[in-house]
Amino acid sequence: MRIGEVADRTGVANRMLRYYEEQELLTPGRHRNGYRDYTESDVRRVETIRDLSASGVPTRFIKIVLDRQADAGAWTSKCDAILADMVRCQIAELDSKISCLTTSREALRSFLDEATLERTVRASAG
Amino acid sequence: MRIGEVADRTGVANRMLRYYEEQELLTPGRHRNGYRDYTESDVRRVETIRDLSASGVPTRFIKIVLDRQADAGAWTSKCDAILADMVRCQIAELDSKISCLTTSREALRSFLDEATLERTVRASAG
DNA sequence: CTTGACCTTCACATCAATGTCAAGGTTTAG
DNA sequence: CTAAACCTTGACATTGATGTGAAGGTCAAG
Repeated sequence: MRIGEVADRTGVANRMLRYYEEQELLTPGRHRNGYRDYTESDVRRVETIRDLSASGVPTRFIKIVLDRQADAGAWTSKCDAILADMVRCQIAELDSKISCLTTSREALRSFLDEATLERTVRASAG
Repeated sequence: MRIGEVADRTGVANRMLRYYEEQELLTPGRHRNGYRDYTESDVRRVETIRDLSASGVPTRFIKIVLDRQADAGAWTSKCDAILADMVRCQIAELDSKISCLTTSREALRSFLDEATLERTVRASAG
């Protein structure tokens, strides 16, 4: 499929799809006329990139993970441990981010609830 | 406490602490000599900012969240509805962010699991 | 054949988050 | 008194992720 449809389906701007390609996170095929040609698998990949990127994971790192995913068999013993540690570290960071966001969310939520209650009370009292 | 200690304790660069202050996310006191003076509560605030920021939450938004947390009682009747909508909107954004992070976490997790399995198999086979 | 909606590349602009450096004040230790 | 290690403000540079626009190719519909 062409770039426009991918952009529509993933919510990732046209421009960014080219950018990700430039960063070698993505390698869509080409039609004879030069248009990029994305597969369903590409779309899934874009969604992953979109999410990781929005989570503050740097594209360099995304690339590494995605590359490893491609040839899951090609771990060279030497780098295995290092990469695994990196991933574990990122997961830990994500965990801490999630809990932080959740806390913030809860704070806003309870704030909103209190405020709504406040207004309700005021409304029924006035 | 002075800025250097805050930087050491939070891992947030000196420069960024000033930046956050400039963006009104933080308002440390001042010593007589002009040095910034941070409280323990400031440190906790910095940690929140650090995590939210690392999660890709823009500082503008962080400011709003933090502000709301601060003056939970200060709703003026006129703005109630508007403010409530804003907060609801922000909660929605946090929600989407959280699910995004969770998805990313799962992706990394399963990647790591597969890789580990792979190595285990290879190890016991070789 | 023309028009409009796509697509291409290339380049420049912007914005937020940072690094870095200069010039100078303060405090503490020797 | 001086040197080292802090701190201050201010300015400028960089980097990554984006927007935007120009100049032009492709294709389908009328």
